[in-house]
Amino acid sequence: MDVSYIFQNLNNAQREAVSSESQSLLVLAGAGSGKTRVIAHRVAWIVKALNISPQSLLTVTFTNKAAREMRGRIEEILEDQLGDFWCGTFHGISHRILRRHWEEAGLRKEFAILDSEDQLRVVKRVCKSLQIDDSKWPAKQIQWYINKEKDEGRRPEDAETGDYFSEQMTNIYSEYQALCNQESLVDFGELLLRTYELIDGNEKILNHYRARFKHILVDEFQDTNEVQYKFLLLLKGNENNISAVGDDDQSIYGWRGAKSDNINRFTKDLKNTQVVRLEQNYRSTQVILDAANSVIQNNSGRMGKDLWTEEKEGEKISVYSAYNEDDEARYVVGTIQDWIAQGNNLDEVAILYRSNAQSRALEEAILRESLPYRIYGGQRFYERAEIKNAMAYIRLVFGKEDDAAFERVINIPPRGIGAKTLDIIRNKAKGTKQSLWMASQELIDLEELPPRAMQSVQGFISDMYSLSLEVKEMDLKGLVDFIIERSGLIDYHKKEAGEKGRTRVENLSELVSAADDFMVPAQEEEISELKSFIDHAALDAGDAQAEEHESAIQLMTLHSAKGLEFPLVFITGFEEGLFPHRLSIEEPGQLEEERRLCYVGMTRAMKKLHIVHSEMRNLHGSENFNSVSRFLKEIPEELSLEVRTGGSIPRLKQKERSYIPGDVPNTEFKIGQRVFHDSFGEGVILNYEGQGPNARVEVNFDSSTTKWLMVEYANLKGI
DNA sequence: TCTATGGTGATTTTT
DNA sequence: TCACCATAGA
Repeated sequence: MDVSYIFQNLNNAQREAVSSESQSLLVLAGAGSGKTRVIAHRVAWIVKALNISPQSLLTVTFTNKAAREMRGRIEEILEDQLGDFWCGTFHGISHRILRRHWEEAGLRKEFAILDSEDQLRVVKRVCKSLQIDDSKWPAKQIQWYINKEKDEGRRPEDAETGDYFSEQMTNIYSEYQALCNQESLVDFGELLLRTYELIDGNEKILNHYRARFKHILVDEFQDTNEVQYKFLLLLKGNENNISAVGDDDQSIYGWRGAKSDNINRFTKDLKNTQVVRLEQNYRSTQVILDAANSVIQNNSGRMGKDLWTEEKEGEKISVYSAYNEDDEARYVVGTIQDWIAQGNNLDEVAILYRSNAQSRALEEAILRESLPYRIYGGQRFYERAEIKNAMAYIRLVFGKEDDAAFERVINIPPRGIGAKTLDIIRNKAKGTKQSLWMASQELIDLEELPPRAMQSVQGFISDMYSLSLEVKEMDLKGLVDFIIERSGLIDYHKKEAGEKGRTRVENLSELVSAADDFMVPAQEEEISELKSFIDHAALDAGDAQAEEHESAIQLMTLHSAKGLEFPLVFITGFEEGLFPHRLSIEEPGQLEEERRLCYVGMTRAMKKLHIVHSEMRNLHGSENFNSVSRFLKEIPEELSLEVRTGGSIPRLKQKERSYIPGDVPNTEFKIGQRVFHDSFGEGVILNYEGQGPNARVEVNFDSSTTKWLMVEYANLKGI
């Protein structure tokens, strides 16, 4: 069969990777080197050239979105539907396996998935029952600890103990797990760990999947954690094939348990691994690549890669030193306006920042100019409170034993069932080892509640009961529609004041459309449509924002920019303490991760990159004077231009700067004058640019720091 | 049980 | 600064 069309438009390295017959393949794919393309084409090649059914392939991606896109791309190449082809996240795949083998995995058939908010609630519940002081032991921290242990593959009995802290943490972890087991609740980490333990401890199941998945392909391999790595190698065994694609330089999720060292480990564990490097970049100009390369070179222990391009040099990187965050935002917006004036589009522009708090000043400046924009991040669809409430009602209809759902909605909308009553129900449930639902019924039957609570709980129980009956014959859409109405959620939010209530009602009706559009994945026929929908909501929280059709500027954190590309990119807040973040400066490992984040950010830019930092920044209400980020010093000076309000000049080393004495036009200052600044103290004006209120002066303070300050803001006093 | 007020503390995010 | 939580009064 002629498979040459699969190789069309691939370069040599890509071709080598796509058609490798090595049992283990490692593709080190630099930013913009066509990584996803290689995986998609490799799947096509395996199917067509090796004549292997898509059924025998397992493709793992990092996000659900990536999985959907991957599937689409492969189908495009093959010009055919893939049918029974497993392509998903580690969590999605683990979930599918657990649903099939729930019994062997020690779960109930209807086990529920906890998302992180649900998990936090369970942790809080456990802490309460253990009477743990939550000011000393914050639930968030405990949750973080538990997840970290699970990511590492450790059960409570494997956890390190010795000091009081880990002793206590392990104790809570152990209680938490007992509760989850009892109620058959599975958190995200548990999905992975339990699946690994399942195939590790059950030869029959392991052999089944080994026999099925002849080829395993993994994207974003640098983001795998311990359990995921062990899962992959176990599933591969000695016979099967594995292709891992990743970039150690783009590992930015170490803080979440990802081990980029898995890349190194892979070549050691699988001795005959073929390594292919993709270094030709199809995205950025040479200037941008050179700058990014020279920044990342400061990291140690890299696998080593140098990006290059056939594209032209390109424009130099612009560096702007703003006076404060408003000036920073103004520069960004002004530059964007110039950009569109030249006939470019707004959706070609991304503004990146290290932390979400920085988006505000930028947002305000954009709003002032009434430009359309979109902020990535924030709450996603299935994470919104009203949606989670509706889902909890739906879960209760599916199974009355779902305590998490029960607790969530028993008093939403308010039914007069507060903490006291709930405590009674909880104690009853604990004492008799049954669900909150059963316990409530028993309390009513035995009349063990105060009269008023009695009535409220009875009302809730019978409402839910009749709701379940009425809904029996309905399809998914009808059911969701009926439940959001009958639960009282719609009325409850309608009564809420202002915009807030209205969007909540809108979101609820959006949920009805989501249910209408929902299609049960082909491989999950054995599960009911309703259960499948519930799981989908937990495993894929949906997009952060509804798709906007208007062309808009994109604002996002450096983390969420990974995998994307834009002709014009701004990296803002390029300051010590912010980027690298102050909490990451001390530890070398963390600092290197910040540097990789910088590398990721820079390599998003296709044509033009602007780096912006600010002399002064309002953070948490107080003024901060940050020096410029160390990463800027790692960019060769000849690759960048220092932008001033009047134009651009080459970035100069401090000592090369000179000044000509004279007045700063239309201000009270002149060069050489001594001035006083509230924060920096006394200094001498060395240089200026612009005039009048927009003038900026360079002041050499006696503390030996030199700053560019805007006359309008700096409140300098002549002395 | 519901609502107002004050203390606290504050990266990055997907599943 | 601001958002979130916990606790105190209505």
